[in-house]
Amino acid sequence: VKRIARRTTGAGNPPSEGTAPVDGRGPSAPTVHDVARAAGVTIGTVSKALNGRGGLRAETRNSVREVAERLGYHPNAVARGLRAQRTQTIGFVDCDYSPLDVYVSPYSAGILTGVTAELAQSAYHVLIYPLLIGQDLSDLRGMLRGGRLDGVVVRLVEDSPASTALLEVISSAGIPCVCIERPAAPRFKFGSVAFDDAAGAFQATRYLADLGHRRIAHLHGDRRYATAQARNAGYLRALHASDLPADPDLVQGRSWSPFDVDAAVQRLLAIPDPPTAIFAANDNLAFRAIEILRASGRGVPDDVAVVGFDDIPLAREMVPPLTTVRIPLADLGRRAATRLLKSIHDAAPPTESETLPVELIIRGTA
Amino acid sequence: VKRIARRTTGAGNPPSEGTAPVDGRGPSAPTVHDVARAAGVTIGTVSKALNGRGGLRAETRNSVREVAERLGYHPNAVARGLRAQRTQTIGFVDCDYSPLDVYVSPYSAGILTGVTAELAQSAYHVLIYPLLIGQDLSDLRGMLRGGRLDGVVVRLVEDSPASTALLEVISSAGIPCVCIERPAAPRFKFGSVAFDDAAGAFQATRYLADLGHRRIAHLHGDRRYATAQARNAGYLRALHASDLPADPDLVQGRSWSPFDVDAAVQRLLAIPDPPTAIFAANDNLAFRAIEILRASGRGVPDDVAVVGFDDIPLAREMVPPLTTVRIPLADLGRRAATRLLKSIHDAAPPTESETLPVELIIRGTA
DNA sequence: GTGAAAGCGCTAACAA
DNA sequence: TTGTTAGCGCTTTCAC
Repeated sequence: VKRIARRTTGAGNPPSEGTAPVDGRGPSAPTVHDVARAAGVTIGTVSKALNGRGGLRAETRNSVREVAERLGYHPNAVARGLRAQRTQTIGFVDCDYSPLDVYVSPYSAGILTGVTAELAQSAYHVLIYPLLIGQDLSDLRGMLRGGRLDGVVVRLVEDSPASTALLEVISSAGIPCVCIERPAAPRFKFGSVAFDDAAGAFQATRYLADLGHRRIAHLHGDRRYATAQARNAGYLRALHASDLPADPDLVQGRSWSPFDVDAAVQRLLAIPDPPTAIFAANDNLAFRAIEILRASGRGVPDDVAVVGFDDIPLAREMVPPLTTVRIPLADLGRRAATRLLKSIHDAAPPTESETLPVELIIRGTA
Repeated sequence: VKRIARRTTGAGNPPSEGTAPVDGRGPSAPTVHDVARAAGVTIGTVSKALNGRGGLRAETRNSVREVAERLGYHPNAVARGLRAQRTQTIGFVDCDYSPLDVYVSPYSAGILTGVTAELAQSAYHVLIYPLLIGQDLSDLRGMLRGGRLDGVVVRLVEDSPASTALLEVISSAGIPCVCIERPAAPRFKFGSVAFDDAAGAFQATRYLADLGHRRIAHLHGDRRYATAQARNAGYLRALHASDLPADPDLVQGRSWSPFDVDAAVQRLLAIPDPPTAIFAANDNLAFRAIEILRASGRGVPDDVAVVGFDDIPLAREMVPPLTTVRIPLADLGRRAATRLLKSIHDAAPPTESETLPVELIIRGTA
């Protein structure tokens, strides 16, 4: 016994509905049923015609397509997502200490640029999920388990229990993931794309040493950040490679706040044998150092050479332009996206890790 | 005649499946059916228990919840979205001339911070859609018609046919929309949240005039941008209000590129009666102007006073810190989100427009 | 080559 | 109070 046709009530629009939006929402969008009815075929045929699966008479296919076009039909992505168990959406989980860091930082911006650029080519979309370090993860867990995301790119700034907990949540949701900046422990089977902080710091410091500087200071960034630690390590390694002693007095600063630079630079200047060069852990720190140096009557690079890290847009706009280390941020984003897409497509975890090289950009401050 | 129970094949996991992810995806997530089976009730009951709709024995409800918890059940957002015709997702369409502007600009960052902060409170998520001016809109149309978004926040930088075309696409998709920066024509029934460029420029210029400056220059931004035009208009209005003549030679520049500032400032300095103050259309332009001024041996603010616009983070980090006009970017984002949420909730178009005040922040350069 | 029907996971209307 | 069922819009077997 067969029940009456399923669609008697019609998902439906009275055949011709006009286009006037009545309330905020307008008439409900045409569905496969509407197209099928108008084309005189069944919904299965509509689907085949529109998705180009074989086995349809060209005539039928064209007529269906024409009708769909005329009706302004667009497939419902949610229904398609439910059916396919794939949503064409990836999440960008951006994890940092303050809400400001999350977006205002050049990292997120650059990475996001790359991610979206790459994804746009594959008709994938990006859902952003800013996450404060220490924030409760249960909302995120719900989101990840909710089937809304095909994969996730996560930007981590430190290796810590909090980071691990986050990765654990992603992992337990069984979603492919690519990490940016910090790699995940191998057991997670997450891919990663990082850049070589230590090598960049090494290059910068080495360059300063090769210029003849014997007293090279380092403006240290926030010690909670892995990048800050790695940049310091690279600096130390370069000192050693250049047969320069590592003087603890030459390492100052412990935050990303430019305002802490003032005291740091004062301390540096107060050393009996003060530095003739400063390698700052990032560009903002470098800018501030230059201002302080100038205010104290010292010229850059003549009295003190300064090198930054990041190469934010402003670096080349300064006078003189800042010598700094360029991070290929957009590339990071692009590669992460590529990797993730491949993983989703192959239904295999991303796994591989890669570290992109950074580049010392020599400009006017050293 | 009733067919056999629908779910014989089981959406199903063999009852106890362990947690080992086999391929990339792990075991499929538990569904209402799994919970129902484990709790010895039917799916309808599970739904009621979990969504707190009335009419269930407390005992049943608790037991279901407990089972759901134990199984690690999380409702599938896609299925829920299909059913409810609501996805708890809004789109952020960010429209600008270059991919860099879209993310790296302080506007997007600040606005996005506000939008996400507000939305997080309502368990809404943000899908970002960067759009280049002039880019083909058919992908966007498909996205908007795809039922994936409950609403959209769009950031426009100019009033142009391209902007109108974009709004038309959104409108025809019948999605509630709130515009940021530029309002939409009333016929769209879109709300808007803008900030008062002209008033900010007026304040800045007026402040300079009140300081006693008679020759006040304006560094004009990219003329395609509505903000650049409005800031110029405010500048002109303030000149008039202060009984100062509007000398065309005092208005220089036509792009946001700091490098164009060099020539602009040179021209300004070459005027027989050169300016003693400069109102720059944004902070980056102001920074560059200050550098050029310094390089030419002129002190800021002693020889030439400078005022910027935007109040980007770096403004207060400079030495001396930049006097500028603060835009409440995060507020813009927050209000837009609030407005949109209300519109979605009430099923009524947002309509109202509001213009947020900006604030002159007096620091060290003027 | 086309139609019929099942079902993705969920909620809500209705029946019991 | 709980169970049953329809159906959101789509794709995909499987018959014919």
